[in-house]
Amino acid sequence: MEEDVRSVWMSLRYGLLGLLAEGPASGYDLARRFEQMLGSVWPAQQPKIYAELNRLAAEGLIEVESEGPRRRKAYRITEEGLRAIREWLTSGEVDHTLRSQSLLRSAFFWLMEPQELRRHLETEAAFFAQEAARYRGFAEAKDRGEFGDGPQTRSLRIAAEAGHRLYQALADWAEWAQSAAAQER
Amino acid sequence: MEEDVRSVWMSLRYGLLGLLAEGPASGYDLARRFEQMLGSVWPAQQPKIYAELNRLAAEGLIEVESEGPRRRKAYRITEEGLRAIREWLTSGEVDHTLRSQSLLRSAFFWLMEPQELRRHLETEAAFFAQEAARYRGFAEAKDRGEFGDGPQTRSLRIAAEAGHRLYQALADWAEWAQSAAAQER
DNA sequence: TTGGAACATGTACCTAGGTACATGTGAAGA
DNA sequence: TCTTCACATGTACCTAGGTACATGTTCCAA
Repeated sequence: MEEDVRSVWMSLRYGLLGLLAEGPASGYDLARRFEQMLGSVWPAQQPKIYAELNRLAAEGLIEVESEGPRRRKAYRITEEGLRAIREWLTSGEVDHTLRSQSLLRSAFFWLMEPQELRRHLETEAAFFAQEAARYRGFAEAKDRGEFGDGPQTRSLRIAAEAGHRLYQALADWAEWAQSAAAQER
Repeated sequence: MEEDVRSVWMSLRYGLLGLLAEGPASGYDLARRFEQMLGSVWPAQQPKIYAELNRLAAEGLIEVESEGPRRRKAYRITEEGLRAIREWLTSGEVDHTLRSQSLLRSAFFWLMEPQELRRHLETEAAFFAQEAARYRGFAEAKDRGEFGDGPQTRSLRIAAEAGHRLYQALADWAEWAQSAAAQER
């Protein structure tokens, strides 16, 4: 009975397990849900999702629930799978690694021409504002009761709040940076 | 003269190039500066830094400036290297991919026991607040004039503001999430 | 009836970054 | 003098994720 000592991360794996904890779904479903819900904090490619599902099934953390048209296979999480994600959520160390090329670039703004920088910051501000709006939209829809009131939607509401605040902060920053950079002239 | 069509990203490469644009430095210096300045938005391991420096030198984007004691090699950016990073900064598409395991986890909070969740959010809030303080500290030191007033420090000031706002937003969110989750009872 | 779009699942290969470990050097203090 | 620590540079291997491409299916609308 050797323990599978795969370390801390493996977020794609636990992302899929978490989504499947809500109910059965196919790889295709999961790819879309991942993209919509988690896309901007955790990108996942379709091919990788299918591969991981097969691995999870082989390990008994999920199982095929039904087979539908077009070779569709829906998976269901097993007891063992539920244990695994709960274990990850509670005892797993949080990996705080964050990568933002946007912020990395900001350390090198001094290498850019003023008008290029202005253009860049405008584009960035627009992008961040758009993402912020997307999450705010979800949060408001939830608050209007559009998605019912299960525990899952309440979690999603909390996640959406994070997305909203995060991107709003970045949008505000990009605005602020424009005036900060303008004073350099 | 074949163009090197390496795509958009390669941030480690441009991070190093950007730091070297400020002045000559050794791999060891760069590893520390990377860690201090950019560590939480772009982690970089020492071995990878040395490897990338060798590659950059082979491509003529940087060159050895001096050799010191203990096998120390300091690199200097070349004209071509400067062109390369400016090109990346202005014409390169920004990769907005962001990965936050913290936020990914938040979509699955409903799977956690209330007291576990409370503990988790407290730890998270503390971590985010600490990072926010770190960046705020740098920003304030710069505003007091502790780092002089070159174009580079002004850029760093802007980057620090981003780090501060980002982590402050996350810290506030973690606080907010605690009360949001508490109402579930 | 036919053609396109969305559904659905993969294989194969590539790249970037992460981790473990090895090795040597010079300075400073016990 | 000896040890320890920070300085300094790497090699080798692993893993996770990214990209390109292949393939078959059902439905719907022109």
